Amino acid sequence: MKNQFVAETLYMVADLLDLKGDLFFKTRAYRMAAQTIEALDDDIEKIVRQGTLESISGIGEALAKKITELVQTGKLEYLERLKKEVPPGLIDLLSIPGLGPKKVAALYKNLGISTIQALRDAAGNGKLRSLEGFGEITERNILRGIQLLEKTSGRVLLNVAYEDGNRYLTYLKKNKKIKKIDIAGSLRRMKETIGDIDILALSNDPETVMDHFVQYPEVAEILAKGITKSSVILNDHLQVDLRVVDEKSYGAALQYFTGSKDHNVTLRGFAIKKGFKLNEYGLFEKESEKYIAGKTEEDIYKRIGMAYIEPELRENRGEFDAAKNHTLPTLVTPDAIKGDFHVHSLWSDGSDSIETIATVAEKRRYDFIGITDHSQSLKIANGLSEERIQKKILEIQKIRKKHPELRIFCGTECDIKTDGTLDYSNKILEHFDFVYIAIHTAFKMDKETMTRRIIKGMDNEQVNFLAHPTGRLIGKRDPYEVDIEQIIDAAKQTDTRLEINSFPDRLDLDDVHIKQAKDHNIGFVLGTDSHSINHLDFIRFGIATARRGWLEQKDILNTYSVEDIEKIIGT
DNA sequence: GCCGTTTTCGGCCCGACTGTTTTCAGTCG
Repeated sequence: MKNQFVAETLYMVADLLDLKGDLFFKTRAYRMAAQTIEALDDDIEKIVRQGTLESISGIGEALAKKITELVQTGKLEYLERLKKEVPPGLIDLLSIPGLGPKKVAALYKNLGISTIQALRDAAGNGKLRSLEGFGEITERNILRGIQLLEKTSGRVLLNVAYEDGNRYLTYLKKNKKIKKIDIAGSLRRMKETIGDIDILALSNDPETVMDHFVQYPEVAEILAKGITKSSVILNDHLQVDLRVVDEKSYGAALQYFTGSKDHNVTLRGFAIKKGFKLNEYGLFEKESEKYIAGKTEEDIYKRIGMAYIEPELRENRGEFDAAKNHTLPTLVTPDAIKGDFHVHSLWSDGSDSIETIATVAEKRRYDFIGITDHSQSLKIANGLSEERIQKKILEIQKIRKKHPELRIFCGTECDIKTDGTLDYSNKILEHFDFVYIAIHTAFKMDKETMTRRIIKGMDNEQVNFLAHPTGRLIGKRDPYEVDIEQIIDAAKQTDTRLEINSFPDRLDLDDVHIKQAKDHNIGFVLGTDSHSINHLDFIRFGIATARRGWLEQKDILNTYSVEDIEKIIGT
């Protein structure tokens, strides 16, 4: 699959054209095409071979020619030419908050600045203020922007933003002038990483609300403060935007600020076709500007002629077709989850006893909990020897008597060794209620070998689930090279369920692969991979990722009754 | 650069805020 490569190349072309000062709509066409290709289920190489590129909306003759060249030769003459005209360092400057293509072009043209270092020096020495459109404040903002960029890589994990956002919300709710308040943006859509937090409030006294907003104790800096919109930076460098609107517009604003941008552009297109105009204030008749809807999101989708689309689905990945055909999934909800399959205890590298885990699981009103310690060869994680497995089973039998309402499964997270054999013999595996298999070593294999290794593991009849199927650690480690299509096929053939690992830096499988697997009728399990009882809450992020992958209750084993689970895992 | 049930040319989403200006361009979402 070269889809990502093609998309990144097109994004780069768009950036360079921007810097050259080319037509805005032209660069947008490149970005939209890149986005489309990024979200494509099909292999771009296949589409090129079939010659059907131009049937994709947003790709015309010129782009089809360039994409074909790129796929067939791995290069793009047009990009090479652009690179000679525009120093590539300028693209880095675009990532500084407050700097767009026009300002960057002006910096380069007039002062020859093409690197962040040169810009920092010039701004520090007060050399920018001589330029038209630049002043002292701009210099300060640029210096601050560079600092910010270096402190954060720009995005934080979902759980960090989730906690920050909800803490802020609790603080804001104390203000009596706020009638209604919601988190919007990518946090509402529960994306795996979050760039900034968007909050929307309903109030007739926005100025008081804004005062309250910027006085939040965790605010490090106020970026902007207006009547309807303010932005701050928190101590942990995350940016938070607050918008205040009135009742008539609340639903329209919530829809608008929830995004994704791609979803909204498409939705607006549908509105226009129906003779409407859609913005953050409401849905209006195009000619007369008469207000049609805006109080709730439901009203807006309904008046545009489609079913309500849940925030997690708003990525322009087929949700509009489904909404029009009435085939949107009924997404799994948190209250349907009856337990957690993937928890580590003191027996390996967890920090709590099985007794403690069981007590907390009961408090969470779980029907079951799966204790899955590591297997013997994973010495670093205190993996269990055969002898210790027997002792652990005895302990679980005792604890079960104290918790008759909770089904405590004794599982294992068994390593797949480099040759695809498992870390325990089948005779030992039989002792467990269920078996997870996982890769924890030799990540750097080539794709074919790694895929074969995992599939060999899945072929073992004792195996029930594949843990964190791609092994990625968001922001820290790329997924290992693996052919997901083949893994999905093998899951189907061997009746192995794929895990949605709910630990925030894993979220593995991810939303895109989940949907791909769901289309092949693969079953899933949710596991938090908890190493402490504090991690059990992470199930929330697994559920959100499942929802982003279009999963319904029936797709996820955690929603089944204990009796049905036992039948399926064969215990 | 794309697209077309008003169009093969002329649109293409659009409003808020900031900073630098004296009415607006640039950036952002």
